[in-house]
Amino acid sequence: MRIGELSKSTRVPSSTIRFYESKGLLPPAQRSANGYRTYDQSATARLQLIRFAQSLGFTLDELPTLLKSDEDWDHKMIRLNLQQKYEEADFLVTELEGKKKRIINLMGQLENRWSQSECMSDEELESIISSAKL
Amino acid sequence: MRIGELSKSTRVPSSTIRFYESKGLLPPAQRSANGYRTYDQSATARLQLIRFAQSLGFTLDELPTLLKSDEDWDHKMIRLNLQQKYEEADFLVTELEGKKKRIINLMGQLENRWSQSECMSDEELESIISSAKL
DNA sequence: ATTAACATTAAAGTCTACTTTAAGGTCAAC
DNA sequence: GTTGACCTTAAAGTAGACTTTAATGTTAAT
Repeated sequence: MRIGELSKSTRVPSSTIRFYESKGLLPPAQRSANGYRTYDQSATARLQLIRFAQSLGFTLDELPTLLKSDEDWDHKMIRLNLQQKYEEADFLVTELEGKKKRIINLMGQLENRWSQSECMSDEELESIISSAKL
Repeated sequence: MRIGELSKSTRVPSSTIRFYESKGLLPPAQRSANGYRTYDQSATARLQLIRFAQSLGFTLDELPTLLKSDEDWDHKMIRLNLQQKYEEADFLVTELEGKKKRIINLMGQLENRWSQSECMSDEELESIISSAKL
């Protein structure tokens, strides 16, 4: 299959596939007589692997270490990486929950003030914001 | 106060303060005879406002609309923006919780396999990954 | 023979929020 | 008078993950 078909079946743009190859994330594709790249199912699998690793929070730069195709996978390495990614995700969730609380808090304060007057000066807003900061 | 002092008291780097000014997020500072920027407390307040809005998930480009200094704040606009930011944060949390689950799931699968052999082929890993995708 | 849909490349551009660099001016203290 | 800490500017660089552009080649169908 050529790059366009691989692109359609995986929903990864051709330009991205070429980009991954140039980064060494995909092995250099076989070429047909005219120079077109040709792929088989292993390319599909590899692309899915890349997208999956990305969805776990790995950066593209971390992948080559993780995806060395000439060696088997190292347990400790993977375990460590997954643990770290889990903790990163967990930290982000905590942060976002804080953000959600601050927004709710702020909205409450604002609705309170707005029930009284139509507009608000910068100073008023700033005092509300300070009080909403937790 | 000069830019260095404002920078220290707000913990916003001088370069960032100049950058905010260039973006129009901070009104152009008054200048003393030698050309140095001089600030009063309103600059501190404005910087805190910027940082707070950022912490709620607003991008710098969204701020000028939100922080128009020559008008009072528009209720509907703010309410809408806050609601949207809340929903964005909420969506992200859901996504991250999914990611966390996938990682836990994957780790379980891997530990299972590893209790049997030391290494793993690409195909083996890929089959585990497909099963861990939810 | 030409058009459309596909492919190729290297290089430059995009986005966000800054930071860094380079080349200099100002000022108080020693 | 020179050192050091501070300030100025415009312009370029950074990170991450791509996308876009430009200029060109291939193939099947009309």
